[in-house]
Amino acid sequence: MRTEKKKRATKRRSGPPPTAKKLAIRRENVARILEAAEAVFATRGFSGATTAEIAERAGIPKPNLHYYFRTKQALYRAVLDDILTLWLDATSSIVAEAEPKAALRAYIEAKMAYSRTRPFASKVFANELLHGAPAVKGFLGGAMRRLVDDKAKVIEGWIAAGRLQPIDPHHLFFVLWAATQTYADFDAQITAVLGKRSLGEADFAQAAETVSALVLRGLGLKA
Amino acid sequence: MRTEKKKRATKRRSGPPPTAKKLAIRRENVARILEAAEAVFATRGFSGATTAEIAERAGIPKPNLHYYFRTKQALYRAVLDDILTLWLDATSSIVAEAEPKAALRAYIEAKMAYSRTRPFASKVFANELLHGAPAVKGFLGGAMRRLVDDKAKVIEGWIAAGRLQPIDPHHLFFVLWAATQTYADFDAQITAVLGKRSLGEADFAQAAETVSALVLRGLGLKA
DNA sequence: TGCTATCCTGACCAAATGGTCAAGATACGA
DNA sequence: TCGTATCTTGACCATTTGGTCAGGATAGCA
Repeated sequence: MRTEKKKRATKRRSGPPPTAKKLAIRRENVARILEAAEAVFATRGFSGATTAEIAERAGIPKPNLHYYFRTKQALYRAVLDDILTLWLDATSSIVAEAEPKAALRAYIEAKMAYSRTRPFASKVFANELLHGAPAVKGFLGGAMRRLVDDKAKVIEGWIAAGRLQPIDPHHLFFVLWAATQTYADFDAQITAVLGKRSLGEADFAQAAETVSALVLRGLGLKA
Repeated sequence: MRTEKKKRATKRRSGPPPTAKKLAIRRENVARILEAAEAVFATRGFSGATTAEIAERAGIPKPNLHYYFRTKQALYRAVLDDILTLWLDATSSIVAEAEPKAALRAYIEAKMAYSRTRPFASKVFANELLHGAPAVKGFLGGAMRRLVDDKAKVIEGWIAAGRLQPIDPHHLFFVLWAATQTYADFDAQITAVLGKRSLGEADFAQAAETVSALVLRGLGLKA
């Protein structure tokens, strides 16, 4: 997955380097397509998404989309690629030197903000997991697993130092992911149950507050 | 959604009542189809699922499937119908007379058991929510919303009586749903991160323990 | 002003898939 | 045994859709 970040376009380049304007066109079009694809994959799923709809949303004819991304699969992979990067970056606050309470609160808030600002990304990822993660299994068992093991060690260190109630760090992460991403992935359920049309800033603030309170007190980090 | 539970079959009956054996055949076939459909919808999503695959999994020819369920949509609705019933039943432990700690622990354990024993059901529901809940919006905003409002009142009662730390009861439910269902919906991620092939009883026990500990202590229900 | 590489697009195609149909097979009451 | 309602199924069809192609437009360089 994490390979070949730069050559997600179609044709293998061989001749002279492309000129500035051409590069700009390419970048612009690729960006539009990726954005449209993320939205369509999020709302329709991989199978439900059509390249025609993605192209229309991107404002280009379908064959032009296929010029930049040979297959729907390749486009999907590219969308996932961007999302995985986001995913890895979110854990940055969890480091041994940090103060546990502040670090965990920051993590919860970062994940919640991600649910608010990038709901499509979260949904595409959720959909991928839901269907067995065929395209990201390697990533999950590789880079991601290593990262989580790493962060789990940090948590264990805090516990050993008596700064945190004992808990299984991996399952702690699973709960945190679930509790924060649910506001993006299952917003349809949450809005319906709350009787709202959509979730606003206040709702996300309330959500972050509830999760933080529950988790922090649950870990013995609050009176 | 919740209407017409009995006539999910195709032809509108008009003549004499069907005989015992016919009824048995029908029940048997409908059950097989529903079971196969739940599995296929869970792993492929609505769009990705094909009636051919469902029929094959049910061990019948495709036209026979269409004899019992006219359209893929109708079959999907029937599958969801069963799942929604399950969903509503799970909250039974949350009643005003109950002891908060035991009631919440029972709820968490019930939801976790549901994730373990009916992962396909959970996934179908998750997939439906993920894509905007087109088929269950009515249910969510109706029966389910009323139920949750009801249970939220119970929680608020406990809080008012000083038996629980103050918390937004709706968001508490969102966290509980997310934390328990994640083990069914996103098992691909959890197994990959844990480096296991699949989740066993011990994993679910550990998960339930972690969630319980976190939530109960988070609500001030544990030393 | 040519020449080349990149970009754009209308028209098209093959495969997949939801659903139909008509001709049986089966159960069972009369 | 006969008649009817239900059930079964091979063959078939219309539509959708991922992907192709050939020809044209555009940018940039010599």
